[in-house]
Amino acid sequence: MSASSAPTLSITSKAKRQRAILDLVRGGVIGTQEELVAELHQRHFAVTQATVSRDIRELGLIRVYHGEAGARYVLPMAELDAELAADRLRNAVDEHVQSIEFVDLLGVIHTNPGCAPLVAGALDGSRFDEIAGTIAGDDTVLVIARSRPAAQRLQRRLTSLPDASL
Amino acid sequence: MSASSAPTLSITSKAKRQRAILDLVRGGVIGTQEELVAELHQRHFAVTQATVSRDIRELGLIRVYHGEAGARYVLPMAELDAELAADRLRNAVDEHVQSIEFVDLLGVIHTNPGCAPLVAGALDGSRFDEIAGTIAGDDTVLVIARSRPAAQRLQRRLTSLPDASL
DNA sequence: CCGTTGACTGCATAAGTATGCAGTCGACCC
DNA sequence: GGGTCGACTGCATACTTATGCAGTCAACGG
Repeated sequence: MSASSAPTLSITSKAKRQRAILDLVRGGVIGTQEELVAELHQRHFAVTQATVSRDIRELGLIRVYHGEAGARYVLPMAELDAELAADRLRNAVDEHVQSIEFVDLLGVIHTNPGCAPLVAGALDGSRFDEIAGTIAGDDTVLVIARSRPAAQRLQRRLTSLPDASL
Repeated sequence: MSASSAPTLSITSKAKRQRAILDLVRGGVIGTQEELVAELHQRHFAVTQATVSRDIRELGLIRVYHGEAGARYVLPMAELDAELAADRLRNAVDEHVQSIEFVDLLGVIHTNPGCAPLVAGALDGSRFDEIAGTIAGDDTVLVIARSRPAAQRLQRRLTSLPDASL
């Protein structure tokens, strides 16, 4: 009886709605859940504040004070952080890496002279589960993977970075 | 008439209270403002939820959901980030920097061989207002300051880092 | 000394968010 | 078909946070 528009179309309604919420929040203009409800209605999602509250919790969104403007919902630090770190890594690999080669658990990355610490820093910052640690010389970074499968995943991930992730 | 313990002692009461709040929040066990009020009472700060609300806004604290545990207040990303960056910079300067010299707007930092990119990265990460940009060679980082006063501040800040900031 | 000002706070309450409960719906099983 | 289960949602309301207003106090100037 609450049914007015969602019922038959609602197969993946929740996922779509949450994607819409993320988009709206990225826009940086959402200050309250009621505002979000209003925006969602404009986009033909029939929801109430209660549902939005649950979505926001599931998405891990947080509310921060942005100076004069009052409260705004934003993406969680973890996500922003990850995006930044990924950018940095992509850049570093793009600009300074000559080659990547894996020998068992060890990855050997050749860089331009003097750039190894930079690349290693970018790797560290990306906090790959697969990586136990890195050591940077002058133009070589040694990456120690946690296991063979990890090493393989890592190799795939690193060598496909420049194209795939942008 | 609200006066019970704070009045005469309250000269810098606000600052102390806010420091206490930061400490408590760092502990990671504060879920609501009322909890914070209770903890503060234990530490002999006589405050109400209203004041704590204002403090929290001033301190830029945010509330996040931490899985099962429900909501928790945490330090803002900016602060955590700044702490991390400062650590990194201190480390980098400590470990790899030979000398720092300023010539007008230009800072010339000599590092151990190959470490210049690392140091430059740490500087970039610290987002000093004074710095327009950095260029890293192999064992030298060039820092371009935004103005003469900026250059002076920067010099003071960098040369006093190892001792002062820890 | 007295009035003015600005910082700080509590009280009461408005504003905003979370949640117990019940209803709907599709999937699955008997 | 009817029963059960789990995911999802709205409603009403509890819970939590923000804020308008007024009071207190220290600092300052006349």
